[in-house]
Amino acid sequence: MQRSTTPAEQTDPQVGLAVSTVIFTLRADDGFGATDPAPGIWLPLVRRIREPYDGLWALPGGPLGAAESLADAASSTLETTTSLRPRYLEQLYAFGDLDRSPAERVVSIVYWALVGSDEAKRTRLGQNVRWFPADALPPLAFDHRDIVEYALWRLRNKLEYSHIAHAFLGETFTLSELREVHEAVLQKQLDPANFRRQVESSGLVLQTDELRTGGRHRPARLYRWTQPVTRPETPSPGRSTSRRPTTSTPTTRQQSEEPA
Amino acid sequence: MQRSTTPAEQTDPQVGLAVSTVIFTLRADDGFGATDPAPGIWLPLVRRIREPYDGLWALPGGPLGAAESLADAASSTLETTTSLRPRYLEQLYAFGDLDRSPAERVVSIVYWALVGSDEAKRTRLGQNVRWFPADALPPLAFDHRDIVEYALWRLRNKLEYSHIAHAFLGETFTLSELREVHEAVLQKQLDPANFRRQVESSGLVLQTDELRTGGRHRPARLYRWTQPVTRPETPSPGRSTSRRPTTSTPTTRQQSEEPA
DNA sequence: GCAAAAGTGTTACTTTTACACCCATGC
DNA sequence: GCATGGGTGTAAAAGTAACACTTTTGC
Repeated sequence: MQRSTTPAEQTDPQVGLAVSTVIFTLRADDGFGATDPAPGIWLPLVRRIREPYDGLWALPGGPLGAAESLADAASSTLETTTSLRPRYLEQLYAFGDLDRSPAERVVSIVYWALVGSDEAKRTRLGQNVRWFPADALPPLAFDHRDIVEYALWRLRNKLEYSHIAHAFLGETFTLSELREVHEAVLQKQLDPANFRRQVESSGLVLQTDELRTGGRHRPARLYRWTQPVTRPETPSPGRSTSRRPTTSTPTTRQQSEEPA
Repeated sequence: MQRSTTPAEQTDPQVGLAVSTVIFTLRADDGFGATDPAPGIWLPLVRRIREPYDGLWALPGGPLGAAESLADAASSTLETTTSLRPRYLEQLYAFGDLDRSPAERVVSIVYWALVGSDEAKRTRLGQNVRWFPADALPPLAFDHRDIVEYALWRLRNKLEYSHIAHAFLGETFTLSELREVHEAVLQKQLDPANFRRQVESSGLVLQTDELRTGGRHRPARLYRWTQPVTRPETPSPGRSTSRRPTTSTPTTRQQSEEPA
């Protein structure tokens, strides 16, 4: 007897279907107003107000509406939580272990998103929503801790061969600013000279004829992306199969985005 | 107002949840008994016997049972269809566009799997199941054509930095056999000398002290994998972040497994 | 002038790629 | 012997990494 992906008889009312989103931004403060020289990754969490895990923090999310696409559900979660629009949005993984929620069976399709640093700072959050630094998370409900770790891994990975840093920067930016983003995400120092050469030869950025003055040092040239920021909602073979353009990081290598 | 991944109220009976699987194997024949020197990728499809898309071919799959994990559902689909056990199984993507199935709303969580070449050849398939070469598929139902393309892309990608070729080979194998797998999947010739060096320096294979004789040429040394074959059902950061061991392919590079 | 970041140059080292050439077996 | 892959050697090319050095600003 064969099974085939047939629409009608697939619904099993026993299994809940939710969409959650891991939302990242970059912040240069410590959360108490003091400006930290090295920015870090932050993400918003929602405090649960019912069982199970009442009182614990969790990823923003909710049931999938019958009339919304998966990405729309992720976006709307994001907007409801942070009043922000994602600058980047991509599906992360579908988590569906039997025991991830006590008593009920829930499959969560999780997305990850990036929002602009400047916009994120201006936003007012609701009573039960707060930003946390990714390296100092409180105890999380369900398997959300693992999900965040996986999303972080994917972010670090993706940074190296795409222009998602776009999401953290304005239309134009200096190479130092771009390098700072990379250093914050990868959590390590990068050689400015080599970073510059790799970015310039990647073909992903373009020189402008403007300069950014203001520091007590030589003005820096502004660059812009050659491509608009992408939101890959439907998977496609992606980048070219030939030589990788190496967006950025001099020291690490590209990796899979799936479990080993 | 915030939403949080809460189990109870997530279920929306309007949305169906299915699990489908793209199953790959490697075959060296043309489907009519003639032995082709260059093996190719084949996959089993199921003929639909109801609307929509009645009569068209589709990926094996079915509704997710309340008591089975996602990977179990994929495995069981696979076994039902081919009577085979997967040697490798990994989640591919959750497809959930509003219009992927006429009239109904179905979210399909798709897995991809590899089965051994030798086992696949011996298997009897049901009446409405047939193997097709990946480069000569019939018209497929739903968005299954896109799904297969994406799975193929992921397979090619993953081959380059993992030991999934394991799934197509026996416990021991010659480097030529391994190279043939790579050539079949990547659809291009590889330099035997360079391939050998890269595989040997990857640390993923180990020399044995056995030789394979039989050809009219010098006997080839047999190798074995250093690690057992993996089935990453729960995502985890995966491989080391430092220097990539480069399993195999001399010419191409590692890429993301997600849309660009 | 001095500090600091912007930007260029140089060199050593590693990896990739192409291809020449020897080795061991079956016929 | 000779054809056929198995296996080693080698060198050019390309990419990576470390770091010295020059440039241009603010103060």
